[in-house]
Amino acid sequence: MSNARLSPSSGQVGRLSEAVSRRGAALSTSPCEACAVRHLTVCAALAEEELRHLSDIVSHVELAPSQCLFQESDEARSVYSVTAGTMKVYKLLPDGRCQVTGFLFPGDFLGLAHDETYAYSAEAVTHSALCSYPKSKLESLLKRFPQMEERLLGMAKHELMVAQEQMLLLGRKTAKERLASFLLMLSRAAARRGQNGNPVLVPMSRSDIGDYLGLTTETVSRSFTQLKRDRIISAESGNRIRLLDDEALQDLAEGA
Amino acid sequence: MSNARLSPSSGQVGRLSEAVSRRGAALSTSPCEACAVRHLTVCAALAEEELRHLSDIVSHVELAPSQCLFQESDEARSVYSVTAGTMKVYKLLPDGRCQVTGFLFPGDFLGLAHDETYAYSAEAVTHSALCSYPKSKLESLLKRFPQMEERLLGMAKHELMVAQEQMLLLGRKTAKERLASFLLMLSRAAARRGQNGNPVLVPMSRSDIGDYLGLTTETVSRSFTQLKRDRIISAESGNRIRLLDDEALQDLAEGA
DNA sequence: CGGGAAGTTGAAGAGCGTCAAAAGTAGTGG
DNA sequence: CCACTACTTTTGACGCTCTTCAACTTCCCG
Repeated sequence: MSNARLSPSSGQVGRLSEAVSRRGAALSTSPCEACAVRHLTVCAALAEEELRHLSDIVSHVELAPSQCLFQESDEARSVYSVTAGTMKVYKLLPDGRCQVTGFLFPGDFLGLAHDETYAYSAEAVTHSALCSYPKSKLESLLKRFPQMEERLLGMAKHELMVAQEQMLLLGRKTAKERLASFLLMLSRAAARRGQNGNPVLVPMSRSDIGDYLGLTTETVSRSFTQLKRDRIISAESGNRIRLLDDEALQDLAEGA
Repeated sequence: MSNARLSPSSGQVGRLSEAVSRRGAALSTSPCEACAVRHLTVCAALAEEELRHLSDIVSHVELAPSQCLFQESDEARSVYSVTAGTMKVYKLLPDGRCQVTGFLFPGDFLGLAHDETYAYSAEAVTHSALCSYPKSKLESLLKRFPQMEERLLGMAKHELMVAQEQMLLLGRKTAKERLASFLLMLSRAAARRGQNGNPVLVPMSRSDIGDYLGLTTETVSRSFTQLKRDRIISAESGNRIRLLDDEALQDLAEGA
């Protein structure tokens, strides 16, 4: 009844620009080969030939902050790979209560639906770019290249592990412990992408963080203040957070 | 600090009987062909020849209530398929706080680790039986039979969807809503196995339920009492719960 | 600069947790 | 068959963490 969900700018459910930039696979090197996030994503498993097949079916999507990529129960026509920006995926209860089930960064995969429809909504947190693959065409590629499927299974397993960690967080951790876990997650995700993990950038709002951690914005804010008072973190300019005591933060996050 | 985790009878971490009942695949029909839960599990995707290969590498495990199958951080040597009974998988915080991430029933798969070690512990709730497959051997089978991998990916996707539902429950639902969701889940799981979904059998303790729903045993008990007072459920003999008003239960579970 | 959104802080309240005790249930042995 | 024990479940009283509601401050962006 209170949590921010559809931001005021919503309603504009759609694409900012859906530039089909790839058509004509006669190039000797496919554009996917040059992809900056290739090593992070499914595409890492692929040989040059397979990449060319992917290039043939990919199109590109850009989203402005708070723009919606798809909504729960939309027909699942495409799967996506984030190449730039930050996305959030979330589920809603009829009365508006919102649970963000994950934040996605470059290299992350999105839209792997089990059924014919998506089981969650996806929205841009910051200005974002994605590769879009028609589900049907990707599925035929998967049949031809089993190691792509293997890679996908590996990613699904990893996501499951992360989801179980998050259940532990939501079911059993205190507000302070949740925020500590969240900051470490952000820091590690940045490091994995080759960015600096220590002054960690927090691109999402307090409300988004609350909806991710099962808390209210006020409690998130208070927990930030507590961590600052405990000299475990400090804020350098708004959403740049310096982790002052990594060990203390980890102990907190693990509930020790 | 309070939640039951390692029951008193624990410490006996091990097998009740690990009968390697299959050796000598010279049988014309493999035992897996006769498996009662085959249609529910990975094996459903397989042809006769492939089943025989599975038969060759399977062994069987039986566990008494509260016996441990494996623990978090154990080396992940095997994956399992539940054939009888009820299992629980859970994660622990150092101080003993416990989050049950799932209950498993016949047909469910277990032990799909992304790393070399399990990310959670698994324990029998009731007397249970499982098929055990050495991870390395199963992986070579997967390479030979891509449709097994496809099936596994399908199961992983489904588990992910369930995990996201559970995050919504843990992050945003009230105690009563959580219990309603839980009872519906049990009822549907029973129906899927061809059992009666209405007087639903609840094989696990209040403490296990609490650890699954992110609540204490006391709150679970009080929520049961409330649902009974509201004439939404009634107890027929201990752990047989009659769902009196399915619609009201669903509305509650969905937060309407 | 100025106005609006996002974030912070405070006070009061609700829901769930904690602690304790009673009631119910199951298993054991005389 | 019943008494005895041990455990699980239920119920009650109280307390604490997080939520709610509200006011205030800070940060942006035009």
